[in-house]
Amino acid sequence: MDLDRSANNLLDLVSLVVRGLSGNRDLSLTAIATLGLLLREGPQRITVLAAAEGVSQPSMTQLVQRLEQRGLVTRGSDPSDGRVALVSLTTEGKAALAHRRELNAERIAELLGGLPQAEVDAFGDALATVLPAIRARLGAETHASSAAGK
Amino acid sequence: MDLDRSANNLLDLVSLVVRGLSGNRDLSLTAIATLGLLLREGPQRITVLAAAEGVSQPSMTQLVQRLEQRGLVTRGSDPSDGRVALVSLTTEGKAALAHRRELNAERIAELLGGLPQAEVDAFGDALATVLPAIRARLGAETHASSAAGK
DNA sequence: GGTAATTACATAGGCATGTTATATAGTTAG
DNA sequence: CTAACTATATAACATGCCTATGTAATTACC
Repeated sequence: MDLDRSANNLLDLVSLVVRGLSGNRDLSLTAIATLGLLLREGPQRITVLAAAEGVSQPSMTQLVQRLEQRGLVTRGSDPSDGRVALVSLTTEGKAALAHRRELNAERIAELLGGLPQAEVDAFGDALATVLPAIRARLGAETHASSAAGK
Repeated sequence: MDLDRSANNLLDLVSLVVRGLSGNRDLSLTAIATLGLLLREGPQRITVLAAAEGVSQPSMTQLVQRLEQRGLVTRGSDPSDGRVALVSLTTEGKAALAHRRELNAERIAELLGGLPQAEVDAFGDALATVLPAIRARLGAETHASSAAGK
């Protein structure tokens, strides 16, 4: 019913967070999310990363190249398929991700400062619920469209 | 305590939403938020818009120029100060914003599809609570830094 | 009341990150 | 062994942001 209002609020929040975290000149949102995925799920091929983050394959190729130059990821090869580039997180990459996340958490804590703890918790819980659902949803869409050739 | 986790979830959600809504090649996130601000609060000067959206003044000048070319906003002058450009929403701008928001709401409804209504409501409520707080926080920071010359 | 500092906005040039179209190398099918 | 497909790379371009700087209007001060 007022899903509409919620959707608009979400969009506006996203916009504010994107700008409000703009100390982030070191790692883009996509870079952070990609490193996070590698941390959560281990080495992945370029195509999988591109689909998971919703960018094109060439964009992901370029992002990985930049991350590789900075020593945050390495590219291995898949013994069973010579075409694939298997991207993995380096120790340095893990450290950079952890550091960046720490800064982001501090910044977000500032932005949420002043809110009652109960509301912060409610927000955190809602995020923890909604995020996996959206990930699953996007994953399903990717599969569907590659299967159906949408 | 696990504000850290929430912060990371928020960041990842933001990233997914940014990419997941990329039917948005017509209006950038900043453009949508700016039009929304004009709708909520009436005509504003460039500087105020830039501060509210967290972009530099030249960026806002350019955004307004693009929006003006597309007929979504007009620029008036302030009778009491010849330097200022007072930006207002046109009828067409209101329509475009409404249309874009409708599409976004549909898309977000899709992404949330499958979640129990209670959780969607909880998320919506949390957003409605958190968003004004963050707006206020960012507004306060802007004032503080311009007053203190940070 | 005229000059200096300030303010609001515009312009210029550059960078990061995204896109589509296309090339190349490895794999699978026949 | 060749054709078709798949995974990644390269090229050319677009968008949106930035910093540095220019210009016109306003305010402050002697």
